[in-house]
Parts: sequence; structure tokens; C-alpha cells
Amino acid sequence: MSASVERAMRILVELAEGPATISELARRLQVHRTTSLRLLRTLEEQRFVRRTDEGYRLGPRVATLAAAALDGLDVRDRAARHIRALGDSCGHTVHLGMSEGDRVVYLDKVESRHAVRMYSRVGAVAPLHATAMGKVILAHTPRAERDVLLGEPPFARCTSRTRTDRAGLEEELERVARRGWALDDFEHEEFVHCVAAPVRDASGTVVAAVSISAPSMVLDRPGLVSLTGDLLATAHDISEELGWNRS
Amino acid sequence: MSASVERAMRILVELAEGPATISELARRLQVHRTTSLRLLRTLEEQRFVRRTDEGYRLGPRVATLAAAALDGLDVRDRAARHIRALGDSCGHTVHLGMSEGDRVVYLDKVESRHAVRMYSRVGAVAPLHATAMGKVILAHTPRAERDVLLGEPPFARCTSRTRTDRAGLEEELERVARRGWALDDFEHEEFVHCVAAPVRDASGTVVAAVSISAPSMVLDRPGLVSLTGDLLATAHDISEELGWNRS
DNA sequence: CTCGTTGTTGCGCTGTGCGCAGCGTCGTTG
DNA sequence: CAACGACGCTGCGCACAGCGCAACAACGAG
Repeated sequence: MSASVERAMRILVELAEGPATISELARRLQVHRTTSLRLLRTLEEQRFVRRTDEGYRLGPRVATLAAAALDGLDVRDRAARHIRALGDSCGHTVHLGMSEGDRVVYLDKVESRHAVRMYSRVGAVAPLHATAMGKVILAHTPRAERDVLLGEPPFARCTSRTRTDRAGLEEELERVARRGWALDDFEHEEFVHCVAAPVRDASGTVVAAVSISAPSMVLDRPGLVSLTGDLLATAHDISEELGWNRS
Repeated sequence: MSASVERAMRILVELAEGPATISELARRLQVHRTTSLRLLRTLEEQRFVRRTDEGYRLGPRVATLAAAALDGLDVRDRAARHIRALGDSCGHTVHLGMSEGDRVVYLDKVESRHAVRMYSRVGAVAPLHATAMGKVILAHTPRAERDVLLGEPPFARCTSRTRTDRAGLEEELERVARRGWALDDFEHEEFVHCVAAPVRDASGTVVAAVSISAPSMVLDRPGLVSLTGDLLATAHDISEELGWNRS
């Protein structure tokens, strides 16, 4: 529709990967250096980006907007008290996430009570195929769309246990869809495993996922799996709050 | 420089205030409805905004970018271990913030260990004149610039104790500059008080602030003020890490 | 029914934002 | 030292992107 706006947004997305110079961005966007210069200037005037000695970076104003973006998500609001309750009862890290393109984005988080915590942040993203939340969402996505999201195998390897082939992942997703929850068996981060369950809206579509994560030294596999009852109940409660009823 | 990009970003900023319709945004930006329609469409294609039944809202992609924006801030990185240390030692909520236009934006946070916690979020914003961090930053801003940032009195009232007149605030800022730290005496939120100290970069400019916040039922005034020693030490340590040395 | 509002499409003119050419300035290389 | 490339940046002139206008249907309020 509006070419320059589209390019400006693409610049922001590119800068999310890390700092970049004018020429670098021009190359990635396939535009003249001049164009990239002018776009960056306007973005800088509005403080969406800032100049540092290693090139342009995203500006703090973007962070400001994010808080507002999260506030507007009703899934997040409705889910808030439920995931806090789950976090209080189990004491481990609880996440709420949804898919954003070919990634999972963390919408909310309840911190673990244990000394050994996992690193993550609201707004951060993770690959679909290597996380419990991602696999739950994939398992309820039509095959055709799923293939587009995943791209060509081998899928990006995060740890030694990441499933990088299509057949293995498809088999796993089949199992996830059947039993209603997914396990991340150290597939994303080396010493962290998770379980996740789907959240549905009024139409029955899976719009988000809830997960419990813990380092293996704090919680072993049986311990983690034993939490799926509470997890499913929480996911169910959130779904009901979004207007879903069993069918 | 680029009019349409500038307008697109103004739309994002407007939407941060809350959801809005096409016509509403057109009026605020002083452009034709058609223009606002087309800009929103491009923004929607890039998933920077999304349509809901009550109009357009910021999209989850903005939240995704924010995590990256925060990662790029070296103040944040350098300060991280210091504010965690302060949080661990005092047990209360610790914030790192910087000014973003006429607001303070929270860059990082260490959660309190007490059951009664204050609500806040990384990326959220608060007024300059009603917070300890804001006052610390204002106190080290040249008078002329300060007046622009604050605008015309009366300043927005947050609680019954908010300073809304210029004379009172100026007197307070004078005191803050002299003693080197600021107190928020329930001026922002009804039952929360805070102390804040300035963080300087290599040039000596105040670029950020650190604060300790606590509800009055958990910590009384003398208790809060007794923490200023540790607070100032932390702010000092961060400043040193940014290249500042006493002068 | 008549207003006023909403979102949306088609059209034609205009100004914006594009690429090109060229500037000065670095750091690297022969 | 010169030659080279890549860098950020400016001025120019053309093309078309993107603007506002007019008009449309679909609403809701009066």
C-alpha cells in the first residue's frame, strides 16, 4: 500500500536483530543507500531508532509502545489472574504465549520461586518447533499453514535434542494433538524442560498457550509431568473466560 | 523527511494511548480519512497494528521489537547486575529508568520479596514530576529544557500529594539537586513511596536513575530513607561502569 | 424520513520521495 | 604515496506514490 511506510517497518524489524549501518540496511531492503538514510532520519526524529557508534539501534520509544501493545491484548488480561494462581500453586516459571508469524512471543510471565531461574522476558520470542508452547500451537494449526510457518527442514537446532526433521516433528505434533499437551524435552534450552497446554477462544481456535518451565536440577521429568493436571485446568479456565465452552 | 512514515509513527504513538478508529486517527493527525485508512492497512499488513471490534490497536509485533530495543541499551546491560545486587540486599522493588520525552520509562526491574508488591512493568511510563526517578532526572536538566518537558502548570495530579505547581516543584528539585537523591512521598501512587538516585555517563550527564519503591505498610519513611546509602552506592557503581569518575 | 456518522473505492493531480551522480572522509592495500 | 573501496551525506530532476476529493453503501440517532 504505502511503500515507504512498509520499508520503515522492515527497518525496525531488521534492527530488532541487532544494530546495523545505513548501507547494511540498504542492502538488506534492496534499496538505495540514500533511501535508507532518509527513512532512518525520520525514524530517528520520532525516536523510534537512535544512532550509536556501531550503527543504528531501536530506540527506547519502541519499548514504551510495547507496554501499551501488551495492555491491549485481552487474552493477556483475561489470563493474568489464572497464570498467577498457577505460578503461586506450583512455584515454577509460568508463561503465556501466542504465535507471532513463525515465532512464539511471550505475553506474560510469572517468576519462579526457586533460586535457579530461567532467563526469559515478556516480549521475547522463541522458535515454534523447539518449544512446548510452539508445538501446542503448531499441533492445532492446519497442515498447509504449518508447513509455511516451519519452512524447509532441517529446522534450526537449539540444543542436541531439538527435532530438526519434518517426519519426527509431525509424529510428535500428532501425539501432542491427541493428548492435549506438549513437552519440551530440553529441545530449546539445554537444561530447561517445559509442558504447555492450548488456550482457545469462543470459536474454538487455539489463540495462545500456557506453559510451566523448570530446570532439570529443580524438577525432574515425573515431577514436571505431574503438573499437567493443573496446567490443563488453568488453560481450560482461561479458554472459558474467552468464551469457549467444551464441545 | 518522509511524511507518510512520520504519520505512520504518529499513528503508533496515538494507538499507544488506547484503541482508536480510522476517522478518529484522521482527526488527530489532521489528515483525510482515506490517508489514515491506507496507513493503517500497511501497518496491519506488517502486523504492527491489528483490528478489533473497538477499532485499531497496537499489534503483538510491537511487543516483539521492544525486547530487542531493551537489549540494545547499554545502560541497561551495565546496570543489570548492580540493581539485582541492590534488590537482593534490600528485598524491595528496584527500578532502572530513563527519560523518554516528557516521561520516565522503566528499563528494568527487580521484583520485591514481599507479598505486597507494587504494580509496574518494564517498558511502562510514568510522569516526570510525580516520581522519584523523574525528579532526579529533572533536577539535573537545564531550566529551559525542564520547562518544555513539564509544560504549563498545573501538572497532572496523580494522588492528593502530587506537586502540581511550578514553585513548589522547583523548590523540591533544588533540594534534590543539593542532597543527590529524590523522594516520592506518595505523589505518584497512593500507598507507595520511593527514593531515587541519578546515574551518570562518562561526560557526567545524568542518563538514567535507580529507585527503590515500597508500600508504606511494608516499609515506613525512616526505613526507606535509611536505604539511600545503598541506593547512592549502586547508582555510583553503575555510573562508574558507564565511564564516569568523580569530579 | 433525514441527517450525520462510519468505512471504503475510484480518480486525477501534485508533491514526495525515489535513484543517480558526486562530494568529502575515512581505513586498507599495493 | 596514490589508488581504491566503502562510508555517510547533499543536490537535482523525474516518475509515480500517495494525497485529497467526491461519491458510495451501511448504519444509528433524532
